[in-house]
Amino acid sequence: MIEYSVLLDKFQTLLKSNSLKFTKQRELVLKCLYDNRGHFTPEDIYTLIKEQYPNINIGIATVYRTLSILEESQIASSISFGTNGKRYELGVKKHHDHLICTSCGTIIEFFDEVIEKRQEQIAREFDFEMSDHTMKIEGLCQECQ
Amino acid sequence: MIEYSVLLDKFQTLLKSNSLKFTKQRELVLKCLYDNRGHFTPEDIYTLIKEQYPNINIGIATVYRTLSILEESQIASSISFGTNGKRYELGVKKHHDHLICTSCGTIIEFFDEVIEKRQEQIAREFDFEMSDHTMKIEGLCQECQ
DNA sequence: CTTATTGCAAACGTTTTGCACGTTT
DNA sequence: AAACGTGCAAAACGTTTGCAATAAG
Repeated sequence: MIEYSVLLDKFQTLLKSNSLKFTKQRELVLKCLYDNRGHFTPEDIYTLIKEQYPNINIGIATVYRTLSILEESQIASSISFGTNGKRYELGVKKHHDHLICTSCGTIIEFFDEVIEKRQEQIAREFDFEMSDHTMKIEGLCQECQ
Repeated sequence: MIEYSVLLDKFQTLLKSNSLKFTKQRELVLKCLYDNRGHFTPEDIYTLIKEQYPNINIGIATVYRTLSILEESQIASSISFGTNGKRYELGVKKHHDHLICTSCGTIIEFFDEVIEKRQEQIAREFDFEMSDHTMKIEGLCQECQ
């Protein structure tokens, strides 16, 4: 598991090299994603920050703006859930896909070499320059069956 | 390619068995999906119907409501595009996945046995009762590269 | 002191809902 | 006649934007 200081450093360097400023709000979005591992909506993150740092001020717009930066910089990544918005997670891990329980909402991550390889091959076959790929398997988890 | 009459029959039977009523509007949504093969937003379908059947009245709410029924009944399926809504297509074809060009929006469908099999296997490994699975490969199509 | 960032509220685009009226069964 | 479906307009939802005030470099 990557250390927070390393991650923070990466973020700061990135901001600097894009003439962006390092602010308390931006740091807290990152920290929040780091401390509370999981898949969060922007709203979740906003609420978590409000709870965990009641004395700092932050608006939901800032959360959205920061998450966009983090995603563009490949520090975080998002998955979308139909019409119910996106969920973000720290994307410093190896690429992976998701199993999503349609009953309880649990998200299980997995990585499968076979699928990864096959995706690359398919993109090649169609002469596609792949920039991203996502796979979701929906169903009922063990507990909800 | 499935014949329209067969499809319509399926839809009617389905409606009946759920105590739902067969209306002109519901039929037109189905017909529109059938006649204009592709991946459409509810708005697209609404506009197409307005154009192709200027003398019938339909509201966008009805299109949404009908598409939900069609999706629940597995007659149609949807893919979502981040914050820009969903697109629907007739789902009477064999399951397939999508290549999506992030520049021009072109959608290419593909079916891959290797991936299908592997998905089932992964679901089994995690003791997941799979109900649906989707894969999207995003990137640049040949023309947009 | 310059430039970027902030929170807020308003705007946005998509989707859903309440309701009085119409249509199907 | 009963039950369900309709269009409409309003509401809801997640997300983005304009802006004047504020903070970072």
